[in-house]
Amino acid sequence: MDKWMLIDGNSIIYRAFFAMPPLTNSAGLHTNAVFGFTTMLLKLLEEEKPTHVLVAFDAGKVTFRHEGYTEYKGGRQKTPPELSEQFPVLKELLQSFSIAQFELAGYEADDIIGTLTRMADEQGVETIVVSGDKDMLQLASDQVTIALTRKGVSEVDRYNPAEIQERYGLKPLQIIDLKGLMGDASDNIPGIPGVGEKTALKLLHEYETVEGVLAHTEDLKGKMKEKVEAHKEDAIMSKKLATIYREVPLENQTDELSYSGYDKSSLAQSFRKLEFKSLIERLDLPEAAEAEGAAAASYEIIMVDADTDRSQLKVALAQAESVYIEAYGENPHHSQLLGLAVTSGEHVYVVNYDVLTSEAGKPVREWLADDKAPKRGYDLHKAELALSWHGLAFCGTAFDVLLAAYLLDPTEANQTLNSLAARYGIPAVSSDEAVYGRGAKFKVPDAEAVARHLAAKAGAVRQLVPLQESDLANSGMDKLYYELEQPLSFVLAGMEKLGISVNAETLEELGRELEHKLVGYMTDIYRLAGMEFNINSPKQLGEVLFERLSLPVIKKTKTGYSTDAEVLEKLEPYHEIVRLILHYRQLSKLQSTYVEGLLKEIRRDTGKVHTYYRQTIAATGRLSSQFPNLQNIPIRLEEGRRIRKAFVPSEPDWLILGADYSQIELRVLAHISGDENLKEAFIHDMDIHTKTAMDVFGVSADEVDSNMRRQAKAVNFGIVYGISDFGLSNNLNITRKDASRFIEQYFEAFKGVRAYMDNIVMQARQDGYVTTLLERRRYLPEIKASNFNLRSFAERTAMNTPIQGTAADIIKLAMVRMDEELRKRNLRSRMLLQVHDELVFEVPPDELDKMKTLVPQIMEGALTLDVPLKVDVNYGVNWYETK
DNA sequence: CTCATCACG
DNA sequence: ACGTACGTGATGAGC
Repeated sequence: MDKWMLIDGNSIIYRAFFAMPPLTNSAGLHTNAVFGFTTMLLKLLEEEKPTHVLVAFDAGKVTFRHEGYTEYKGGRQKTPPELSEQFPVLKELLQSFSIAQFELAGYEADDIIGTLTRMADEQGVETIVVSGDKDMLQLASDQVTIALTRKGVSEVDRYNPAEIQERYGLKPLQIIDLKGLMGDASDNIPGIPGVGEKTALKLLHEYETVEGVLAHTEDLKGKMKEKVEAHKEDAIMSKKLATIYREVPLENQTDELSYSGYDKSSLAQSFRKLEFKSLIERLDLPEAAEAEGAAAASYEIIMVDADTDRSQLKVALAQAESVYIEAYGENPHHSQLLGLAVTSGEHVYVVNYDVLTSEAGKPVREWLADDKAPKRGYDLHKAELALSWHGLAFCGTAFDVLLAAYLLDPTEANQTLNSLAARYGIPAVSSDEAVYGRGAKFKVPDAEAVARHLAAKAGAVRQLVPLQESDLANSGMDKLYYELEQPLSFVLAGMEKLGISVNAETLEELGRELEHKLVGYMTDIYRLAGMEFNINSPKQLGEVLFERLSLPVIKKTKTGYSTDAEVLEKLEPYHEIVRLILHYRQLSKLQSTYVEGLLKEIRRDTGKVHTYYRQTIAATGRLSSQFPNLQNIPIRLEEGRRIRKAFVPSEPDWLILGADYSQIELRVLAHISGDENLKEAFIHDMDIHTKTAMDVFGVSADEVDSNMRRQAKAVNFGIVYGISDFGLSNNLNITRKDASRFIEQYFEAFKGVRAYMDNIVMQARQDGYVTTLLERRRYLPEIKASNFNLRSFAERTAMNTPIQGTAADIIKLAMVRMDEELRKRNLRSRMLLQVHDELVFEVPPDELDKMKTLVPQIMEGALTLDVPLKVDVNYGVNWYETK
């Protein structure tokens, strides 16, 4: 037996929107109406078990009802944008449900539904109509039940003719007459003024129809008679407007409604995108491992071993579409190579590590090393490093889906292949956590499970590549990808594998000195506190300072007293212990993070440390550095700066050469804002902070004292970060009013910068993203948030990201060029480190002169701006000396 | 595992 | 009026 379910899409999504509290996913997309709709839908599908389902939508603004009555639905509130944006989302979701949707130009959803219920009546098909609109009751019949949403949206009241009779004392068709008399404010249907539901029902019980009432006006009395007679026309027109049209041309389309249930995994993809976590659970999905097993059936896994036909394997590799190389563990310098999977036509070849390194793996090794053999994979940078530590060469990256995903959305934190595939609607990749476990349970499962997992990943990569290629092209980032990021990843892997020599004795010596001083501070602190406690514990320290010694509380954290350096500096005058704690903190940081931490990272055999640059983390396009982080080695304070003495060349007599961009971010700002004053300053290579001080304080160069320059420097930082008076006042310890004045003065002097700041925020609002000079993108959904905090943050980000990001683009370009030049010129000098605006090299003495010219030449010429780029070069026997 | 703190650009 | 400066990673404490 067939059963139809016909849903009034517009009506339900409206109800859901107003019934549900606001809800957004992490991308800032509003989802509350879709969520409400979905809960209702899941419930009704469960309860009704329909064989045919349709969601009907209104199409366009003008329907046949507007002919003759242009005010129809006039005066309606404009659909809020938070709701409008959910229509396409709902429509896409319905596709995942495999539920049909109709909309027809010139007709409303209720006309489509009305027509289908007529057909249902004719064919005797049991039908349920779902809507929030009482008008629908006119469609009720023996076959057709009307489900109207109650209060919320997931509960419905079902009406058949008997229940309508009971509730209103009317037959279904009389609902039209009811509306004709009482009108409908929400659709701007007038009816007869002064006639509400009560009066209308009374009249209809007596005269049955609008026509009946109008034919008997002489029976009415007083005011009522006057009103009815005066609004005869309105009543007739209102009835007409309320009448659902049941002759929409829909012949032979009922087959399209047939519904045989939804595909759980494709629905889960959609729910994941929308972040409907509770609904995913409700779906009761099969375990990911089962899904992976099921997908494995669509291609044949071939385990490569000694028996594998070698020539066949070579042919397959030559035609490989994608590869997944599993480097197990976070740090690719210490990872375990589990093996790899290669897709080729109908097959996935899985090669485990033992086979890869055996005679049978030779064709695979040759393929990996062949730069003419294109590899499309996931995180090939990591793979390349891991392979190289196992003595295996890797060349020929053609596409990396991780790197592409990063460019397409650099703010997405979860870039695992599992979630990446899910975002593109590619199911059946288990999460690494599900396969390998996490934390204490982290371990490699049996070979078969690994093979299945690697095969699934290689399969997902194959599917992702063409989708991302077109996404990159569509967003204008293909050049950035192919000409910058992808070549850079190869350069980075080279630098990482090379590493930098760190002299352990230097660090150990420094460590002994620190230890001695720390013990001294510790005894003094205990004495002044009158007790022993753990100075490293903010909790214990807070108790000592604010309870035992009763110092004033400056700031609180979520969990208690704040004891950070900013607070301690304010407390210094109150008690001599504070100064000691500040020193203790400073030295203890050096000891634990930089002496002990770095010592642990030195490879005993080579005396080198190997950082891991991550190219897909920072939202602005910068690199980040891990295991150890070599981008935050101390420099600002002399005690810490001494750590740099331990960073030395790896060959006797060689030198460390450092080259850093001078004021790259402000130069970038001068270029992209086009501000004439700022450009002039850089064209004449002025001291930018002094110049800013001159303009902000209205003085001449020789009147700028060190304090004015310091404040101007803070203003310049503020400008780059997306200025606010609060931030600046906080940084300079001045009043907000004074900070405001500085900012105003700055913008008066640099009008182009103000215009840039205003424009970039507007542009972000319009496009939803900002870009760097090389078209790197960052989406800022929160730029439209009504929450002041979120919105302000997005606005500052809109100002900062093009600046910081373009600076990142420039140094990345320089790195790729530099790598090329070193090769081309057969130089032995090596690029070792990047620290955002600085490159560090090790240089043989006979190349020093060449490099002193070449490095700044390449870096300054990386990109031509309206202002010159300037690079300072320094060298010495260690990193400390490059100042 | 999260928080507070602090190192860098 | 709203309450923050932008971007990272490592460490030790304490739940």
